[in-house]
Amino acid sequence: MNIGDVSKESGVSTKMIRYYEQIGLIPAAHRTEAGYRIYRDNDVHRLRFIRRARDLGFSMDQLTQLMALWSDRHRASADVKRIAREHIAELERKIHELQAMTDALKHLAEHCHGDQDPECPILEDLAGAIEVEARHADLTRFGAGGADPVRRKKEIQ
Amino acid sequence: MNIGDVSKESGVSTKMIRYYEQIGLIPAAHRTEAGYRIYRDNDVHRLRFIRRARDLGFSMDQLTQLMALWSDRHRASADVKRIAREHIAELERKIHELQAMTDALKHLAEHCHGDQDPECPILEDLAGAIEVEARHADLTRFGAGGADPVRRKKEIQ
DNA sequence: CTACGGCTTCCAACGATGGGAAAGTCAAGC
DNA sequence: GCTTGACTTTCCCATCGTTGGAAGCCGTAG
Repeated sequence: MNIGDVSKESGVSTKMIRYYEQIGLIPAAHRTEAGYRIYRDNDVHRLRFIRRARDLGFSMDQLTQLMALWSDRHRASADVKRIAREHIAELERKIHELQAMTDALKHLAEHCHGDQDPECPILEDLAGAIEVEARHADLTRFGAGGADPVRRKKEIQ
Repeated sequence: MNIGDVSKESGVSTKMIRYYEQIGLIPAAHRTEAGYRIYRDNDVHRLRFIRRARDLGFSMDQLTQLMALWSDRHRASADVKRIAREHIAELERKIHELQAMTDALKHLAEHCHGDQDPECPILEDLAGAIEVEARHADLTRFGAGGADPVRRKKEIQ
């Protein structure tokens, strides 16, 4: 099997297959005399495993651990479960952060007339929470953007 | 005010201030004879506006639009609200995707004994849904990783 | 004068992926 | 045997927002 065949069968692009090989996530494929990578069914299974784990949002690091456990006959399922639990916790953390943003935005949007008038609580809030609070004491800010807004962007993006 | 001062007052790193200037998000600062950027209170306000919008997860593109509206006295609040609504929809889409991953993982983790035994539904699922279904018909897979698993990773990360 | 901290620009890296160019390879059809 | 087209190879670049570092200039306190 050439790389294009494995790609079709595994759902992983040829670009990514070469990348995974390059970073050592999968072993270097054997080559034909002409330099073409050659694969067997085993490799398709491995790439499908990778794709499914990525679809579930596992990081490359977690994926590396999962693959090691996958190929370890004497693994303890507790180790797998621990990784899954850690990932679940991380996902839930992100969900909560996104939810906090959504809640704050929804709150602001509800108070915006959304008409031809330039008056807009959303912009007022972005311009400065303190001044806004002085003028619109009823508009309490939520977590995001508070006194110590903690740059979370990177973690979320 | 030098760039360090605005950075402290606005909460935006000097690196990012220069970057925002470079990509045209903010106008180029005036310079001293020695080439130092000089700022006024106005600039601090603008950077705080940017930081708050980023904290709420707005993209740079949306941010550009918001800043244009912010400085437009004749804006219609409807335009601002529309951007906010679009962003809310995007946030909710991401939340749903993360939630789907979480649900699928929780389901798998629940069925994993998490002991010293190598038997593990999580790994079996990653290894191949079809074979797993044949052996564990009660373990139905969720959305992520199904027949057409659609690469969503990029959108979420 | 010296030392230190702030400022400047430029370059690189991150993580995972896609795009594309230039060149070599293979197989089918003529 | 030759052409053609699909496939493969490596290499470089771009994304997106942000951080880090290096080399060198500036400003001020001691």
